[in-house]
Amino acid sequence: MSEVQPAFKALGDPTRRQILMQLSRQEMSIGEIASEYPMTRAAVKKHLKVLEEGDLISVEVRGRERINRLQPRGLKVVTDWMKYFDHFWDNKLDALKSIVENTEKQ
Amino acid sequence: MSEVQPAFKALGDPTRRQILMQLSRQEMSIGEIASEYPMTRAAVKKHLKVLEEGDLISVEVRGRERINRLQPRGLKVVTDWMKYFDHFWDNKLDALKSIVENTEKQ
DNA sequence: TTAATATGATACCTAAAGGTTTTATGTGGA
DNA sequence: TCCACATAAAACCTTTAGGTATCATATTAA
Repeated sequence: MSEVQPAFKALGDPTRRQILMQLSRQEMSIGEIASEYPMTRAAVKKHLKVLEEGDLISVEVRGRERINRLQPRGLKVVTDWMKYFDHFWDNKLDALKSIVENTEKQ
Repeated sequence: MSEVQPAFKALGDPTRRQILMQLSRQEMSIGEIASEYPMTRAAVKKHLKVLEEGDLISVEVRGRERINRLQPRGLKVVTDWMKYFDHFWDNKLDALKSIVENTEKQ
């Protein structure tokens, strides 16, 4: 079982999810990202570190810049975990399950 | 846009994800759930509250018991959000994207 | 009716999360 | 070379998270 916790933890913060959306459109340096948030570069960098630990982004040091880009691996880990619950979304199955359970208990 | 934050927040904790797995197999009272964790009922109840706020479980008060069951709604909100990134997982597309980007920059 | 059961509610504790500020360092361009 | 730029790193602060302990309340079974 691959480690899902770091990825789920990273996705738990709205700022980090928003950063992911941005990086899905284009790779960006820390400064570029930070310029779009009402917080310091240092704060944004901490968020990027958490995203990197969750394998949601990868980083390439280019000269004095640090280029961040989307890393699908962590996203895949999360969706794979979610897939387990897929069959609970089907309304027909839910209805059937409900009927069976109620019948069992009466 | 439906509110994804409460669901993502709820999924960020390993104990809560484990509780979800249990509830996917059978509905359970707080006491039943708590008996399987090295923490107090009060702590488990707090986790259940967070799960409920994320629409990941629903609760039915039955006599003096409180029955918790999986609620697919919150899970759906999360997978819907994740779906946006689906097209980044295809290795062929990634490879192509990489080639295009590198070509542009040389 | 009464005791045991199942939970609710509140106060409290500690560590982690999310920020800021300050100081240091490596790189690129004039 | 030398300065401006982009980031690194560390100390610090405040709020939130996750947990415990304690006491109150509603049900159920005897």
